[in-house]
Amino acid sequence: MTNSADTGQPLGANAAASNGGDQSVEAVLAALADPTRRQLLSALVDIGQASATLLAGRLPVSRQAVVKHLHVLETAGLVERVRAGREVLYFARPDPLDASARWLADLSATWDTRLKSLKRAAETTADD
Amino acid sequence: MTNSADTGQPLGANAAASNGGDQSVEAVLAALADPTRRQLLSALVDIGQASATLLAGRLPVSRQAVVKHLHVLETAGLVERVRAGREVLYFARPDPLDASARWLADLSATWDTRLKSLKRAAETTADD
DNA sequence: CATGCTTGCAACCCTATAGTTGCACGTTGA
DNA sequence: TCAACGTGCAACTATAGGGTTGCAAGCATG
Repeated sequence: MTNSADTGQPLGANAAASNGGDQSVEAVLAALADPTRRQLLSALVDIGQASATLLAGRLPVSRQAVVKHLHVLETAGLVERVRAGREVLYFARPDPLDASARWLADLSATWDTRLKSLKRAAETTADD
Repeated sequence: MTNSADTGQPLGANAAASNGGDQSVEAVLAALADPTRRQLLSALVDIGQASATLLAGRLPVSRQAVVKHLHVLETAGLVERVRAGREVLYFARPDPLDASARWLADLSATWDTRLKSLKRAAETTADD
């Protein structure tokens, strides 16, 4: 436990037991970090499923911008696409959100433990 | 980074009851989206408290880069700084992590409910 | 006091990415 | 078949952000 995340481990490689979810969580965080993408998701959850063209009508950006964002969201697993005739419909997937929430909670707990331990050690040293 | 979901509701404005945490969560998400920042936090949690100079020795980036990242993390409430003589020590704060985890979990639940409702409505309509 | 660390500020590069526009392709339906 | 609509691809702009280097200023200890 001397070092942690020196090379490139995303932090929590030793914390979250869900190794497979790490990279997914990273993608989710990055996806959710953008305001436009959050609006997009919000609109999608609101109306259930929609095409990029329709969504572009709800947001202050072009259809192409929407498509790009949807692609990012799809990579993060937050949306899924399905062809419907000549148009493509997108709908939201809440699962990665939940996974990320768990990951964060787990990480938070790990930090808490570690920091408390450090604090105790420091006080003991000072007391000694 | 300067604004916080001004135009559209940040997604979850109707979901998370913790209004005070919304903007904080956004900052946390943005902060955690960067790999270097995650390494930084990991190192900080590992060694308890450290100066930017020390941290720069552990990461493959310059001290100035570390300082910038620490500033972002400080804005997100994930680290705190304290002067100690001629140097500045930083230490991690797990609280915003926990808050963000709760926010995400809450949002996930809201989505789930909403999406299930939509699905049911769609099936009813199709059945009708 | 003078030297050595450490911080702080500023200017600067460079890549990633959010955004745009234009056009070609495929699908639908009259 | 042909017009209309939606998607997909490509080129392009611009800005934010991660990273660097250099130097001035502050504190500590010989």
